[in-house]
Amino acid sequence: MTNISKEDYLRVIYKGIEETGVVNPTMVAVHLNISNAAVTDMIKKLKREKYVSYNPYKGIQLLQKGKMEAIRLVRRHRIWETFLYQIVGIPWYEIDEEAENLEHSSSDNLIDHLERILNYPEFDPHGHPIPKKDGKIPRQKKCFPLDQIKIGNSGIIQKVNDHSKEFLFYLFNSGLLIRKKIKVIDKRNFDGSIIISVDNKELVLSDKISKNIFVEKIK
Amino acid sequence: MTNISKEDYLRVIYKGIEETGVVNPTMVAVHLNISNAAVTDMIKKLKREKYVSYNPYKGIQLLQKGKMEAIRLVRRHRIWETFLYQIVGIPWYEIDEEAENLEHSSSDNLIDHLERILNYPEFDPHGHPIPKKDGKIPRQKKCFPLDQIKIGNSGIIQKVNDHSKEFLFYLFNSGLLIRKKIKVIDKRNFDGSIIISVDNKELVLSDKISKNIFVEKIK
DNA sequence: TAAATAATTTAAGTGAGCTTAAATTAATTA
DNA sequence: TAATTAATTTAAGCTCACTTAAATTATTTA
Ligand SMILES: [Mn+2]
Ligand SMILES: [Mn+2]
Ligand SMILES: [Mn+2]
Ligand SMILES: [Mn+2]
Repeated sequence: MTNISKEDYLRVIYKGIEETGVVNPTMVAVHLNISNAAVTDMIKKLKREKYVSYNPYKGIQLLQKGKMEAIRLVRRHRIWETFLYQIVGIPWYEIDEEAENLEHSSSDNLIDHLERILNYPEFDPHGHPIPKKDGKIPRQKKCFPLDQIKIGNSGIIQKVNDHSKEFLFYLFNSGLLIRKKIKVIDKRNFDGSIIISVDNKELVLSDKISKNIFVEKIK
Repeated sequence: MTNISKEDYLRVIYKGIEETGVVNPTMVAVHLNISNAAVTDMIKKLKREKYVSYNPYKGIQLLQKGKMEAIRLVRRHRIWETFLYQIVGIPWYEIDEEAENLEHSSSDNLIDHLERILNYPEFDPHGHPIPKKDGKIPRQKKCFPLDQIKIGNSGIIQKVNDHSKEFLFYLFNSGLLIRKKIKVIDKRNFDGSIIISVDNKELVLSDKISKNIFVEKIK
């Protein structure tokens, strides 16, 4: 088991739990774009080495050891994203891709340096919390996927849960950035799409999009 | 052939040629800390794919394609070193280790950004030239290994040719840094050691050390 | 120039991380 | 609850980058 591949599995499991509460082998396979058989194999090893617990059809859990490793990796990932965005000047929709590689190639010491330069940020440019060196996770504002906001209500975008370049590029060009205020104008029940206003412009968003934008409710 | 391992081979070959003029499989094996048999295998592949030419006992040469790749990697390595040193604040004797990993994990685009932030430096903190985006190598001052400088003569340290932490840490603590002026006070023929002065202090350096310090002669 | 030495290659084998195809098992639905 | 569907595992096999041990070949030295 190489470190890189172990770390990738743990990151996917961690983020899966963070986002949907449960993770099964199929989800891991989809995220890593490999076969289910490969995942079965690796889960066995991760289980044998006490990174995870696993019962078929019951989902994968992170054990203490696995959670620590995952959080360390997520910390590296999110600090890199923040650094690339704030200091290096890489666009919002490209930082994830770049951080995906750098996260496996930097010492904890380097990450601590970057964190200091950034003045100990609590959230990355996608609105996700950056674990502290001791593993603590900054408290997040309570927020909801945009598709659950009622017509007429407003909110502030606090987080996006999809890091794909295309998705973020679309948001970027539509002005749907973190901290932006939006209002739900209307909803179409037949296809789940939603009409919102942002910057005095109206936008139609598919449910695929609105499910991945998380807003804090405001009155 | 994975990218990382191919790149490591090409870097070692490139630096070997840069430093000693010729490279044979044994040297590559020593630098990468692997067996000769593994090198034989990989050289075959690199040859088949036109990265290098090779004749047993005659040394390995870089072909156009291999040289380009190697220069691209060396560029990434040296820009990272410079960035880690100047912007991040990692000590001189630790940057090589860190850059060794980062060099394989960053896009050309990211490297270009770092280069811009650094204001297009020509040399890295060890005094080595940083290849430009187009592959051009900045011209270096003519310099000589310290052990070849005659008694009574002075020079300015322009380059070090060993990146090991222990070596650089020793130089660092002795004040033997790039741009420092030194003077050769005496030489001991029986063991090749050399006595120099730097910052009004006298130091005894073994030939192992002085061979790896390159100075520009001054009168 | 023959013997010694050093460099290189060949041979056989390992472990990691994958693959596809087939078999099994659990969950869901009619 | 039986049948269908979906999730998971097993089996067999591949490639890559290594290893060690033995064999070969070139270079150096006596
Ligand atoms: Mn990300
Ligand atoms: Mn992020
Ligand atoms: Mn270096
Ligand atoms: Mn350097």
